[in-house]
Parts: sequence; C-alpha cells; structure tokens
Amino acid sequence: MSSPVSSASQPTRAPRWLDADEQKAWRAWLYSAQLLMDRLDRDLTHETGISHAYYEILVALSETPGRKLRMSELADRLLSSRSRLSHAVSRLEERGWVVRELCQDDGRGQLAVLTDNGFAALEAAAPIHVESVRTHLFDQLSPAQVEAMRDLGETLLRHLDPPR
Amino acid sequence: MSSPVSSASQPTRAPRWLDADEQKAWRAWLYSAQLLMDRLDRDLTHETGISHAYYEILVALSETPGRKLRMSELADRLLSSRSRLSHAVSRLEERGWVVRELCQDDGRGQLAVLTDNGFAALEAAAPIHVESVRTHLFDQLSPAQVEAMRDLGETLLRHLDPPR
DNA sequence: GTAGCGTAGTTGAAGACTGAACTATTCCGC
DNA sequence: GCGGAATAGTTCAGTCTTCAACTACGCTAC
Repeated sequence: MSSPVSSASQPTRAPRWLDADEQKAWRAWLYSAQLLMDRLDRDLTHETGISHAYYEILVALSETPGRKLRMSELADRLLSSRSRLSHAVSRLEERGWVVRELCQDDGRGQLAVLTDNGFAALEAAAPIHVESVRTHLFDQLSPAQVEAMRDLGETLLRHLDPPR
Repeated sequence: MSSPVSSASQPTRAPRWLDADEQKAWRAWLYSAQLLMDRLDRDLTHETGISHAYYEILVALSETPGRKLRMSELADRLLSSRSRLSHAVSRLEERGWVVRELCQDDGRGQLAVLTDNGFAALEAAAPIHVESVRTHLFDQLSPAQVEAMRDLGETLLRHLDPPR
C-alpha cells in the first residue's frame, strides 16, 4: 500500500471486513494449522532428530527413480526457495544423508542424491512420523471430515499453485 | 523412538501407513496451508512492512481493554513461546509500536502496551490484510466449504489445544 | 564466435525461532 | 518469617530463513 488518504479520483474501497462467523472459521483454521504443524515437527524432531523440513527432502528424493533430483525440481516440489533448499542440502550433506552430483545434461545443474545412510534414516523416521500424523490428524477426523479436508486443500491449491 | 529392533516382549507395531486417499488429503492440506500462510505473510510484509507474526501481536493487544497484556497471556493467545514473544516485543519496541510496563500486581510481570503509533500502524495494515485473506481464502470457498473449514479447525483444536 | 540475456545454483549478512540456562519474584507450608 | 518450589520473563548460542548479490553456464541472433 502507501497512502492511507482516500482521494476522489481513486477512492479507497471500504474494507471487506470479516463477520463473526468468518472470523471464527479463519481463527480456527489458522490456529489448528499452526498447532498441528508445530506438533508434528516437534514429535519428529524429538524422536528422530530430523526436522519436518529435512524429512520432506528425504521423502521427495526417496520417491524418485535413482533417488536423485535436480535442485530446482526439488525446490519446486517442496514449495521451497532455491536458497533455502541449497542451505538445507548442505546440512544434509554434512550428515552424510545426501550428496551433490554434477548434472550431465546441463552444466549449470546439480543433482541432490539420497545416500544409503539417508535412506536408512528415512526408513527409521517414517513409522514415527506416520503414527504422529495418525494420532493428531486422522484419528481425530471422521471420513467425511477427511474428505472435506481434501476438498478444501485442493480448492485452495488450484488458486494458490495453479497446475502449470 | 530409540531401538529399531523389534523384540518379543515389546513388538514393534506395524506402522499404520496412509492409503492413497489419505496421502492425497494430507498433502493437499499441508501444501495449501503452507502456500496460504506464505502468501498472506508476503502480501502483508510487502505492502505494509509488518510480518504476520508482528501483526498478530498488534491485533491481540488492540483487542484488549487498555491495549495491554501480560507477556505470558499474550504468548498463550498467540500460541507463541515466551522466548519468541520476548524477542518480538523487543523489535516492536524499537519500532515504537509497543512499550513494556511493569506489572503492578506482580513484581515478576511485564505488560506489553500498544502505543498510539502501534495502533495507527495496525489501522493502516488491517484493510490490506483482510483483503488478502478474502482474496486467497474466502473468495475461493463456498459457504459450505467455509463451514467445513471451521468444523475441521475446531475439531483439531479440541485435540491439540484442549480448553483448559 | 561473441554479445546479451535468461536460467541454475550458491553465498553472505541480517532477521527470526528454539531450547536451555539464568535472574527475579511469588507462593506455600511450617 | 523463612526455605524451597514454582512462575515470569529475559538472554544466549545455535539453527533456519530470507533477500540480494554473485558465479557459472546455456541459448539465441547476429
């Protein structure tokens, strides 16, 4: 924004404030989302030493043929900035869970490759994480609520991250 | 966790893996939540210079009689750690939007008080933020979806943050 | 072939978050 | 009153994220 002054030529539209119901819905969604993400990350970090951010990187690599991905492709899949991913991969390299490899077809490219140690760490962590997701999410919801969650998520995704 | 070895006395239960539908629902929720929060924070930060975290502090204070709250009370309302809040309030103090005040009834206590400048900053930011929430959330959803969102949020809140 | 532009990825500095350690005050039982 | 436990809040060090600057390579047209 910039000028809070409302002028005749470009009148400031009246804000479309949220009504009480919308407030309630928004707050409930926001707080539950924060608490859930926080809880899942804490469970995972405390029980396995792997943060959820790192876990997602390992998962993405493990699901790929050859267990390797271009840095930019990986960043896109994880909704991460390239910078963030680059830092994170460096840390995972220090742990010996990932190595970087030059990309054959493109001299600019780098591949992040999951090591056997990295895969083993993921295998150990996965049951812990899935149990946590069950406990704090699916066990709390009816099948209809799960369906609603999916519908909601997909609707928002179509707007926020339209399929390219 | 600790030992990945399954013993006879304490057999490792088979992980309750997510099926394809659950995966889809979970991913859709997770990604949409990340994208939405990210988007709202960016809109607000770029257009007003106030991060969503700071904004929430200002809102909480503004809604309170006297526009002041105990640090711990504020932290609880915002689902924030005391440490995080303490840092954030220090930054807000540097901006002149909040001041700390000694608590009369409790010598250990501190009050965070919203200044007039802080209130003005909030007044300027609020229309921007509400428009952003409308655009990226409510404008995308049907009334039924809004209701489902609220139901979902409240259900999870009862589990994650049971009313004391 | 080479200039210019776009893309891939890394780096560094600054801000923000976390958990643990620390100070100061209050509460409670005796 | 007083010693010990609990509470309120801050601080520190370490980690993570962001943004902008930077290097390096590829692509296109001349």
